Amino acid sequence: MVFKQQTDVAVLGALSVEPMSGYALRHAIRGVLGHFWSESFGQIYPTLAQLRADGFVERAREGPDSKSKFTITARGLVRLQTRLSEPAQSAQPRNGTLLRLFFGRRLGVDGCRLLLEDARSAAVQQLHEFDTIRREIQSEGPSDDHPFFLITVSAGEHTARATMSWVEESLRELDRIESDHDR
Amino acid sequence: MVFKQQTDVAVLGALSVEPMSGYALRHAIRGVLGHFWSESFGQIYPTLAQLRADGFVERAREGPDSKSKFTITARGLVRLQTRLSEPAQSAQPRNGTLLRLFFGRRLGVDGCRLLLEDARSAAVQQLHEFDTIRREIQSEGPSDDHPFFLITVSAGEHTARATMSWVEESLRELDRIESDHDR
DNA sequence: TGACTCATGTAAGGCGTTACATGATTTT
DNA sequence: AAAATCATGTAACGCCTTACATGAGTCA
Repeated sequence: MVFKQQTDVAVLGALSVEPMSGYALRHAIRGVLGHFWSESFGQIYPTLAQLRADGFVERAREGPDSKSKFTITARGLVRLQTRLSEPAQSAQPRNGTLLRLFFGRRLGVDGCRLLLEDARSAAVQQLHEFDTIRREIQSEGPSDDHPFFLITVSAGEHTARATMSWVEESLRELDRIESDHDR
Repeated sequence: MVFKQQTDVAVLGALSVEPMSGYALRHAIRGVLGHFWSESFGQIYPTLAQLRADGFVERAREGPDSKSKFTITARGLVRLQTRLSEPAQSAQPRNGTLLRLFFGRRLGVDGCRLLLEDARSAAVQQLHEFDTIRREIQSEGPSDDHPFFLITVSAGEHTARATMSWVEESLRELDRIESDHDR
């Protein structure tokens, strides 16, 4: 069995930007990485424990706001760089919308229209979220991390806009299918 | 625990287009649905057994080329329509490339360039595959299923082209990051 | 005080892949 | 006859989410 897990990359990466608690880690991942990555508590806490045992992460103590934060160690930074350099793994695709449209003849044209309209709403919603994230990033002071964050936001925006134009094109195609059927 | 599995939809759907063996089922899913769906033998065979027990599928016997094919039953077609009408579920996103670019500051600009160039190659490769699939679909006779197949192919094409323009934009952005760093 | 958020974990179990075993059929 | 492909299945195991348990701090 090949070791594919990449939760450690997400965790080490987030902690390389800023020390935080496991709870905040999940919040951060849901928020900014949410459109291309996901983690749950059931993954985060065991991973943090392992990273701590390996000396890649430690609990912060000092300072006035020393309430339970995890900090990446020097060895952790090296480890992160190593892991980032390994080939990228992506999840097997599983797009329920396209699966349904593929068998659209059985679902029916009206059902397909609903699916497409939902996809359009989701894309519009996403574009708003990207706009918010962009603002948040730019409202923080300048940082060497920000240009890279923005590259991933831009990826989301390109994809969302592609979805929107595909939806319009496909809705027109559905009209054509329906009128062909009437003839 | 919510029942999320959708392998049955893919299997029933494929069999609604044409009866085939479990082996051919996997080949078909890998080929045409490959860019948005995936199934392995370990999923397909138990699902076929279950669908057969439920009377949604049966083994074909008659005919000269009656070599082990599964056929969808009338009840199976009803079941398929029901399942297609349920809300679409998609996998949690897990894009290893974007994860790495997000932490690009730690990976380094050159590593990011490699990732982007890989993404571009993959997109070009995909566009070729979509072209092949399109031809295959159109070379078969006319069918009520084909317009829906082509809608999903078009989705892949839009996404791939979006990826390509995002890559170009981001490579330019990396140049900018590097020259900022030099100053 | 009661509700809400923050915080850390664990247990159960579904989902899905990989690897293996087995044999028939087809091709070279 | 050997090699490749077609075909069906199972076992083991990793990954990941959901749900639960527990408690501290904050705020109305």
